[in-house]
Amino acid sequence: MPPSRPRLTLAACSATMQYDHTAIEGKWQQAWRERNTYRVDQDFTRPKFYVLDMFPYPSGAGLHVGHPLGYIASDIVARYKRHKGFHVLHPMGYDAFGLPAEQYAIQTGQHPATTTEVNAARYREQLDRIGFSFDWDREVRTSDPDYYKWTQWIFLQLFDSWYDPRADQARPISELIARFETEGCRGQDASVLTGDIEEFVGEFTAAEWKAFDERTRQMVLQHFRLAYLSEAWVNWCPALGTVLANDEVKDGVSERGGHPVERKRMPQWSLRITAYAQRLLDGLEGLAWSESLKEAQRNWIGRSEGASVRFPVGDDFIEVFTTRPDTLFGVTFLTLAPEHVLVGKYTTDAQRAEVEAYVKQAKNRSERERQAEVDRITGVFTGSFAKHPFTGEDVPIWVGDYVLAGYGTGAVMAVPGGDQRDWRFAKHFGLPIIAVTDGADIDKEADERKDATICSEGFLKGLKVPEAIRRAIDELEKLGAGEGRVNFRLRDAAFGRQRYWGEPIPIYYEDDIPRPVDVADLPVRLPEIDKYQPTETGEPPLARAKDWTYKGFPLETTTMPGWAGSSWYFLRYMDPGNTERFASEEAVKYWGPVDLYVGGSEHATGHLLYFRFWTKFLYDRGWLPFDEPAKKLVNQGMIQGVSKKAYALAVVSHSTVAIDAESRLIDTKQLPLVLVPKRVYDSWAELSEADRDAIGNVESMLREVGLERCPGASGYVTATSSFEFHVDIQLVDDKSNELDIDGFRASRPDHANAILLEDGPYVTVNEVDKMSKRWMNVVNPDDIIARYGADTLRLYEMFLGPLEQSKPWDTHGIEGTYRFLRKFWNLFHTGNSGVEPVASTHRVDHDSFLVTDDTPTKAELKVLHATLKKVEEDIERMSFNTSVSQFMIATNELGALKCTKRAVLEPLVVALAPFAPHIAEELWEQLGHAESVTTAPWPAHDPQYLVEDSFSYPISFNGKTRLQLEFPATLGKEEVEAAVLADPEVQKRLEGKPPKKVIVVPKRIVNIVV
RNA sequence: GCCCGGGUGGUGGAAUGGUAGACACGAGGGACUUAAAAUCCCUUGGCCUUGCGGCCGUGCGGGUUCAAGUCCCGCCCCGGGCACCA
Repeated sequence: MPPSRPRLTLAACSATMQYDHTAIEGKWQQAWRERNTYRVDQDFTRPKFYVLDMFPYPSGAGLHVGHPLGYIASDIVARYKRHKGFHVLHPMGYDAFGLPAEQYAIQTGQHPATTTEVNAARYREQLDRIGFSFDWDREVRTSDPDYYKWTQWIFLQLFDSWYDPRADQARPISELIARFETEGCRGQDASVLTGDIEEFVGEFTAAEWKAFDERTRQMVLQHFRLAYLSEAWVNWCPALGTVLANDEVKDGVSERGGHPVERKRMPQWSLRITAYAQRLLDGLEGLAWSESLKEAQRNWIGRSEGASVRFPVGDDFIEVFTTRPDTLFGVTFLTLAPEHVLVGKYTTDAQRAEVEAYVKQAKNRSERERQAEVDRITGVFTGSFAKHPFTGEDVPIWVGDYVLAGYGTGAVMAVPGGDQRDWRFAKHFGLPIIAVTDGADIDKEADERKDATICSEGFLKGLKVPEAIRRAIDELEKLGAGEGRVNFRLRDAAFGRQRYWGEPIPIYYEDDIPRPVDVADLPVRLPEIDKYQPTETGEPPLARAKDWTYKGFPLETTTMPGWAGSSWYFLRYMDPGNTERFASEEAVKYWGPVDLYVGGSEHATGHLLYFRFWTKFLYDRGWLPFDEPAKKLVNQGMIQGVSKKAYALAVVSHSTVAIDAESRLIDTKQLPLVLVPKRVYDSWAELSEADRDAIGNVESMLREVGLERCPGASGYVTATSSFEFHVDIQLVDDKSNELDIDGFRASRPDHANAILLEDGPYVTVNEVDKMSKRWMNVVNPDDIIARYGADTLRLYEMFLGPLEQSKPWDTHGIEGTYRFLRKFWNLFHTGNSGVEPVASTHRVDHDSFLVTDDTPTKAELKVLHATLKKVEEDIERMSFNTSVSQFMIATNELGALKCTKRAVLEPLVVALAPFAPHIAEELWEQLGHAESVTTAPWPAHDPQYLVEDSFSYPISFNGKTRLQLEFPATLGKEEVEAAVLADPEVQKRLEGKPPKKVIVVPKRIVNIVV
């Protein structure tokens, strides 16, 4: 069967036809490129399957073996689905905006786009070498203006939308304006989510709305827009002129440079994700995502039911949220967050100095610190009192930093008898504590039980908690002092960054009123600037741009956060070249939503929440026909690194006397590093005499070394303890763990004089850590591929264990999968199989290639079909490690059967193709096919070949297996029982006594109870 | 503290309530070879036994069942997420 197109040749193929991964993989990667094997067309008629990977940020470090794990799994599914006849979309791109490129730009002046380009090219090279079936024509990069044009467009859609509580969906802002013009703003509409705190906009009539000036109208609308500008609390660092993220602040100073940081309220762009809280929660129900991930999102959204209660203060009131309105009669004080807007208003003159001082210091503690230091109870009395809505009694108003400004209303009604935090605050400041529940021991702690009976005086006394909650809410509503309410922990997302390397926000300011850039003028391109740092006046880098204006008005200078572009990229892959729309209606309708999404669990509450939020929003506004982006999601586990640890003496030097020079301390850094065995490190407290002597010897030797370096000083050197440290895995022999001492000395200047406590090889100790540069345990896939090939790498990553589980990378084990591929190859070749060509052989052009058209035996067909069945089932449940095992079993068994038959081997090539595409293509071609193996239909297993004639029953006594008896598979329960009991060996074990009971599970087991 | 995962040989791991340890690594022994590489074969959970065989064994303690790694109850340990959330 001659191929229909010229065949590429395998230059490195020798006559004996050994498995040569380098030649095969090079040949096929080139062929795939040239033949566009993985191009996905716009045929919208076939059944589709969309397999998506979380795209990477192209960092300068390149890929390590942990990165491609998920990509390999998804690639197997993509290829498998293609064999199954699906039209498969399996794209890849880059999350190209990000901090590292910007930091690098600040240091070197190199444009982040250049760095990104270089890094992406390196990623591409590495990815290509692994043999993925990505359609690179569909690559997206978030930093590409043709891409971020649509990110900006979506932002403008958000800006142009509000969340209509009546329709429970996002609507155009024009509809809100129309409503204001006819109905004004009243009741529920007037109380809207502004993200941080429930805020009352204020009611107005239609006539009043019409009388508002433009500025006022726009201010009002800001309270409703889904992308809005508002005052928000930020970590402001005046010295750096920038806002810092929570993790960039430590102990009130910036992590970089140690400059003071203060909490400051600044205008910030935010997205009103809180409007979607309930739908984001409800939508989780139908998703095939892992339970732990869904749980993480539920926790993050943090829905709680309760009531809002208003405590009158003079002619105003303080509103609190509580989940326990049943404890209202136990309220003994109110606590406001230090940031609460009413703190100033309710502070009496007598208390003002104290309160202001407290607020100032509390505000400047970062949120993280405030949350970490639970034991530090601080607060101050404002001097004012509120009225209890039920009893009318005075309730003192305190300020305490245990109350968070960003949750609920930023104020709590304190019930020390029922809430432990309130209890501790009350104890600390000597405030009264009222028992609210029967059986509470309020001298010891608050009683937070939710199944108790209320005992505090009032109309709730004697009621069970759930009933008391309902009753309390009824009363509050009757009095107009509050109502039932649902509260969420989720906060609106800050959307502005004081950075250069991100999407410009397409907003300009006309007399300080934010206005959207016309859609026709998108994208707003990132300007060229001279330096990538904030300006001298503390403005973001974009303020450096010349003429950063639109229609003569200043443009917004902050840029979007990293997650903007990744919130919708899955849509762009569907139609990446579209200039009219983010993706065509047909493409979106056909390809969406994603059928399988694979990525790391670290994105559980960041990316994956925004990703769902944007999808729901675009759905609301009619741009998408679905409102969840990914039906199924799988988190791949982390591949950990095995690091090598060494141990050394911690050496201290002292100088005592100086004869003819000034007294000098020998710098311990100048002393050689003394490597000691782990034994010494472990048993430092009780060292053996031999070890102590050895250390003593080294000390005296060190003393001389030290003194040589400090002429005139006489001192002594002592080893006070030992410490552990990581050494580069490159310097350690994989098998023996012996350290390459010379290499170690050459690796760093301060290791140059390293010496050993004991003669002989130095043996390091394994430890499993995260794979990272820091632990010097990074394994590069390029090295693995050079040695074993991409197919081996792919198989091994899958073979390592269940996809979702974290597991350490151990290069040793790879030999097994490499051996498997060679054995598989040898099934098709005479090279090393020991099978000599015979006369009937149908030979295909390579010398050693030997596959016959003989009729396979029953045993051979059984191996084949058992494998096809197992592999298909395993791919469907993403259990790739077990499918690799099955291939190994099949290969071992067919090898033992000396099977060289096409009818058996050919289907196996197709089944293996998703896992090891290069070797499969090569064998497929050698089998005489002109078309790529990727076009072959999936070989279905035929159950008839798996039917067993007989079954070997394990015979157990009281559940313990004692012997095996083989019976025809057709035998029924009773027949098996009879046959078993007739067996002499069984009789012998029964010792003539009749069995109590005999359980026969056909084709499984026989259990005899005696 | 709360919420999710997970604990099985020297190692990675396998096992619809039905023969625990598949497959692979490592280790030991052997064949082929002048040798090496490659390949192939055997052994490999622990203890007892010359052998046949026996006893124990899936973190710990109970329970359900003819039968439990698997189901239920109570603990311990490890990993991850959340956390003054009112």
